Amino acid sequence: MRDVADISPALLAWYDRNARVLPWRTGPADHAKGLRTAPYRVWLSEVMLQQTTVAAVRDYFRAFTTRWPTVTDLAQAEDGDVMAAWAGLGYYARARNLLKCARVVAFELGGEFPQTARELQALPGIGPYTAAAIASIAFDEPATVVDGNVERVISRVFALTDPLPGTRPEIARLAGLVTPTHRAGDHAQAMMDLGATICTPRNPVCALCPLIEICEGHAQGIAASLPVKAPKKVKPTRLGHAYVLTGPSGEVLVERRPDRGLLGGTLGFPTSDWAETLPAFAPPVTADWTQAPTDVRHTFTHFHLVLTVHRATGHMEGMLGDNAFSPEDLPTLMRKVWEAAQTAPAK
DNA sequence: GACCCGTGGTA
DNA sequence: TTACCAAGGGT
Repeated sequence: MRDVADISPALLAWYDRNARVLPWRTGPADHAKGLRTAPYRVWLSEVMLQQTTVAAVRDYFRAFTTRWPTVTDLAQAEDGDVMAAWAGLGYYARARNLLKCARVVAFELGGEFPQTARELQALPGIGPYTAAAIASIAFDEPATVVDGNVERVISRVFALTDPLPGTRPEIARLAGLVTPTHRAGDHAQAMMDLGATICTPRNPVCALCPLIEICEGHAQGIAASLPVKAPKKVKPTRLGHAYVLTGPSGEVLVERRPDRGLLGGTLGFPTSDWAETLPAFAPPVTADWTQAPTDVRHTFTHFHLVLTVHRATGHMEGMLGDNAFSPEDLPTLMRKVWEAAQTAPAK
């Protein structure tokens, strides 16, 4: 390690030439005119990007900002419309907290986001990372962001060989040392761009790295093996039945799941419990049920799921008319169930 | 601190 | 096919 003070200047110089062009980012021309990204757009993009790739977020960000251009517009939206717009992006607690946060900002804070990381973190769905990201990018506060990219870059630059998550406090301390007083927002985005394009988890492209002369991990030849992570648990497999009931004029039986827990607040088809052994076949109504030839397989954060899909035509109270139902509004698991149901034989 | 919470791309 | 991984937050 030469000098910690050399890191940010080298990084910012690289960023000025290599920053990715992203829908939620303003470019150098805008900055020259004194324009910054609206806090609403920074907030929305950062929440969408939590544990989610840029490629997955792009279209959702455009759809949200087109439909709800301001935080007040979003605050006035129907819960179901926001959940439907979020469908497929995953981690649905984010969508519920997004709406909660929008309503606090719009109705209790006069439509303006707080400008400090400390105040931002008090809002729903905004934790330490997102608070620092908004404060630095939108408001130029010299806050330090620590995300997966920063953990990786810092681990490598300082050659930290102790495993995560134990080294988090040390990583945060070093990331803070590296954060500049000026351009903290650009520094944060530069760290993330470096982590996403050069200092990647596998096969980092050290030859193109602006920090190659500074990086202790590279000097020791161990950069690619960092950060060291604690071993993960194996995922169990759960089994269940799913029931797709359609009416004679295209109406569909769907239910909204409770706001807490897995897929909370999303729309879906009735299912059995999901258990280690397949529960009994117990459809919501008696009908001529047929079984799809192929089970639906889906993996969540902490378990695998195999659903046997059944289809029938019939009627039940509360079915959604086909004008009010779109598979696009369903989380991915339920889209898969819908697709599988189309392959079940008619009776 | 441990556990819960989605999804799609990649090797 | 399986396992890993990604701009984390809530409880």
